[in-house]
Amino acid sequence: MAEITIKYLAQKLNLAPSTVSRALNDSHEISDATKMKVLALAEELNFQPNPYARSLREQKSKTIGVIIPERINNFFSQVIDGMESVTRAYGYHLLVYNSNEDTEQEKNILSLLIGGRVDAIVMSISRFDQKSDHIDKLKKRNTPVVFFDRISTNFPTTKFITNDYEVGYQGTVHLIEKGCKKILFLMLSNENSNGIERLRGFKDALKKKNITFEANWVIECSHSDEKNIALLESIFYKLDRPDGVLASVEKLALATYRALSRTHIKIPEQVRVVSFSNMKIADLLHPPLTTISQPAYEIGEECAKLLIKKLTKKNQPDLEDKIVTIPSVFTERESSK
Amino acid sequence: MAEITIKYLAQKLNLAPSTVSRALNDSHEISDATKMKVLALAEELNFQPNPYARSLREQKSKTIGVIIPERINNFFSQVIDGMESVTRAYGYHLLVYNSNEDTEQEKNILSLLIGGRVDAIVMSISRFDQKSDHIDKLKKRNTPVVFFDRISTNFPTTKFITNDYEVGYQGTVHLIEKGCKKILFLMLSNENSNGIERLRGFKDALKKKNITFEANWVIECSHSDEKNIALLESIFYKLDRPDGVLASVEKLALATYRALSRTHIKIPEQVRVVSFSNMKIADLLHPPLTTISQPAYEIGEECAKLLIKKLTKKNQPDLEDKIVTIPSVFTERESSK
DNA sequence: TTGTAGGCGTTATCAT
DNA sequence: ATGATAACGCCTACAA
Repeated sequence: MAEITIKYLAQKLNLAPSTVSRALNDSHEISDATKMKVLALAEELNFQPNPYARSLREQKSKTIGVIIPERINNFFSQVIDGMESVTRAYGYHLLVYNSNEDTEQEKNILSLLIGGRVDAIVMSISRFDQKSDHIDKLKKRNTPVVFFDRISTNFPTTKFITNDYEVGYQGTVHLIEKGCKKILFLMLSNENSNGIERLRGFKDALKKKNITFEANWVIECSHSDEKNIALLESIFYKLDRPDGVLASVEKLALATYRALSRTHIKIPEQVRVVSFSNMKIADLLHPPLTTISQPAYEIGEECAKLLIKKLTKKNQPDLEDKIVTIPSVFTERESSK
Repeated sequence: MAEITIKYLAQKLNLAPSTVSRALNDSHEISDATKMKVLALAEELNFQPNPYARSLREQKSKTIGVIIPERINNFFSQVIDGMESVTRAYGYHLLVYNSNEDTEQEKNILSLLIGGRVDAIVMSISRFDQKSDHIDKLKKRNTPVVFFDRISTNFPTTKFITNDYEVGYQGTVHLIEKGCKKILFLMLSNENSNGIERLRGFKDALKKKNITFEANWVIECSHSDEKNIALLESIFYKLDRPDGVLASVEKLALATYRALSRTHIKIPEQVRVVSFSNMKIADLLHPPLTTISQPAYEIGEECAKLLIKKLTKKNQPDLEDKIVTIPSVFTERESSK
């Protein structure tokens, strides 16, 4: 760890440590002359104050803990990029953890953080329907917490999500207006809050457009690509096959592409596809995929801004218990032309 | 931050803080009886030692700084996942920063870290040919540093890369043996060390197979997908078009797919494609893409293991100045059948 | 304007 | 087996 300390600088300059400290912090009660001297030496020796001594003294770490359920996922990467863009400007650091969609790991990570290692936590929880005892513990400590995307509904704090319902509705209406009459809604079996809202939008759109919803239009997929592809192939192989697909998760749109390719069914001529996705290369697929993408970077920025405000300003009230919705972006491409 | 301290526990139990500390650290010079008592209360009150007090005292942070040039990139996500899998097992934390391919930012991040905030640094530098003054500063402090993928050749430490040359060679031989006679090598214009090695492998493979290399087979692409696609379209539109493509970067393979799709040229019948890529969905493309993928997770694990060893064992020598090569994996799929 | 002293929470050293 | 004390590096009352 570091070697050059305030004490050392003080000694070199024949000053008291407190004077050096004040000079470094640009206190008004230090003469310009000594300020210069101190700053010059600090610069020369590349002095960096020991962050842990400072944290201990000030009772804050200038660090924010981030817990995501998955790292290999553009959405979460973009969110963190958004957060980092604001936290770094304020001298805050990001400790990032991957819970691997596992409540147990989530719990462990949380227990690492409540010791004061971080001043605040941003998280997207690993499962929707979990018991949230471990999250509730956070309430006792007064570490501010913010949720995004996969939110804990019970825990009273600010949560950032996107307008899943509306955009599910919008995507469905789009498919119907392009002529689709039998639309599949693809979702993962252990679906979370987002998927449920999206499905609600889907159903309401059908109703609005006077299309009778049938239960078997909702396809619960697994986490295995191969299985999903096989399942979809079998569905599309039938004569009365669907003519539209709304995929609530990116990987299911890709499975659809593969299945349709194998069965030689054309997109969008025979089946139109719309998917929730934050994939950068949606427009490089064949055909380019119509997407509903979440404002990931912006969600990250908002989470960070809120916490920075809470942490840096005096007398901030507790984070409001509310849900903030940031709209997703619908981008029409050839897959639903 | 935290409220429950060792001192508080000591007071509750009518013990000295030092005794409590020793009990918590399972010292052999504490009676089982008091150990029990202490542990029980600590458990009950959910005591977590203040990490910053400990860091200050022990002169180590149990934190490793990670600097990557880009977050929205499966390769780096996988690397970090690999690192986290080992660091967490040893109680180490990861502070992650994105330099956004910008040397200036990289410099700033580095200066944040040398204050003792981290016990070690893992980084993949933002550019190949940069002046590395800011990195050299690390030498003065004795913070261990490890590089991976985009390495600083001058800085004496252990570096982890993959066998770019060999696998570039292998991919090219594969294309030739499938019948390709005119193969394009696609690379980004501001290429880094990896790309150069891959190109070397490409050229040597041609020579070995008695195919005369022509300078215009190397296509320098830009960072704009649209431009790249247009460029490739123009190349493939000609009569004497190439019959093979080796893309040194994933995005260029995707541009190739798009260009070939637009010009109605079939993969692999008319053009075979092989690409360096860590994309999870290579097998869901149309057609599935033959890839050379870097052992990202493993690279992360190795970086972390090395540092953990250096940090946790006594009397470790400086990190050896050497390059460790972990082989990439060649996966043949339909795009080069 | 500058110096002195104490303490943030922990652990190691030296007593008892 | 346990207690008292000092120190890690920093900042902030309080003193001068």
